[in-house]
Amino acid sequence: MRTEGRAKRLPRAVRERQIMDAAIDVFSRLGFHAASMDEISEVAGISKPMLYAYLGSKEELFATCIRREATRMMEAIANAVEPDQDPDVQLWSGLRGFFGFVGENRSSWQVLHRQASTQGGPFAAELADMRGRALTLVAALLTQSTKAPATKLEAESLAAALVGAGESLADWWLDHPEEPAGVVAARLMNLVWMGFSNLVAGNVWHPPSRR
Amino acid sequence: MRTEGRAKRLPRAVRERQIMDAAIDVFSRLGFHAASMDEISEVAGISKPMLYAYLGSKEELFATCIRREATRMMEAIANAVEPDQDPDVQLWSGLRGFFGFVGENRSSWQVLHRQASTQGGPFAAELADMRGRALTLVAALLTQSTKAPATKLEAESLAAALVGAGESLADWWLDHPEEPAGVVAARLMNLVWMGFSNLVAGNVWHPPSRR
DNA sequence: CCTGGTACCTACTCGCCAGTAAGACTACTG
DNA sequence: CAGTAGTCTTACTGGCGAGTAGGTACCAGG
Repeated sequence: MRTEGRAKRLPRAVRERQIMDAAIDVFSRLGFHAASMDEISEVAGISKPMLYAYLGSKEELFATCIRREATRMMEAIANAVEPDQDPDVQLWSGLRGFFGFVGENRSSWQVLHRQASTQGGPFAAELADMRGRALTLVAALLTQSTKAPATKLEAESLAAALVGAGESLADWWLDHPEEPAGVVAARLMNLVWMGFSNLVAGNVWHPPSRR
Repeated sequence: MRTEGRAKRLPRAVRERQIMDAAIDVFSRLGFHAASMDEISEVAGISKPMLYAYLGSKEELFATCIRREATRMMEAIANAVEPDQDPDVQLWSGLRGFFGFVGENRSSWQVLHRQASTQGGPFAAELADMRGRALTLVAALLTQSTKAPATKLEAESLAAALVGAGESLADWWLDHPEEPAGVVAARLMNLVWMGFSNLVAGNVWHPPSRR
């Protein structure tokens, strides 16, 4: 909380990282609008003009944070997933990667999920794009694993449901950190994959005949 | 958008409704912080002091909106659900009620889902509480339909996943309004219920043995 | 026609916050 | 040690937006 005067001289790259870490912390706690550049600079242990000198405007800073964290997360997932495997295995490894990342980067997840999607800036586009890629990927996995290809809309919507379930489960997990990542991931995998394969097999649930 | 001077005299109750409709519209588009009382009053077709005279501060106004819409939504679901039926039928009717409401109240859904959860005010509590009730309800349905009661945590997390899937699917639906509510609801029902009952039956998915 | 009450307004204050001007300190380089 | 490039600061401006002071039109009932 820097009460004393001048900060130690550090090379630009290091400062930039510190600033972005601080920014993600503050953004995740307060959201974009409520977060002030003053507070970010304070948490970063630096004065405001440095912020502007290095990272540009508030919007630019936010966008940069989003981009960095989104990239990190996508990489984490991409590293975890095992291509050239059966769809279910791919999905499973992807889920593990996702929950692993979230578990170790709570703040990042907060910013990515709650804050970014809310704002109408250029970041929203960026973020929606990433989520879109995840969606199409999952949708592809789904269609890939069914011979009778249901409509594109159907696959898309199921993918949306799955991704949403993952997000929500991640949020829930934030409040129950005692559960290990693997267990949570397995739970979702079971719920959704069993349901899906069952669906593909033609076992449709239907409401009991109206009385 | 009211360019002329004075608005027609109307009884307080009517004005209050107009104001809240306007507020929900603006909040849903911009979010709590970015929305200004000036804009809300403009959309409502009255001047700012009326706002304060009738609905109090910005936070109070927001909380009131949240409460009203949350109540409407819970009622819509409660009316739709058929108690004293099998768990699956209950879930199904609940889903129909939910998607029906969202389909006819896009803005309300936006505010409830995206905006309210983000802010740290007293409304967040209110909202989280409502979501919590939905969660426990679903969790109860789930445990109710299984003989071998898995851990409480397991039911909770599955409920979280289900609710999240519903929310996300609702968002997806906003972009694909051509699909009828019933179809979307059925899709989710299938995905999640089949998966769940399968899970209960002991059919667990497990990763293929490590090579 | 006055008297009050209720709807409604214009025109402010005041604080917070994004963004900047102008310069001070440090360190390397010749 | 002088020059210059990069780090870092204090101390401002300017605008936006929440909330208010102090009215004006309008409609009762007496």
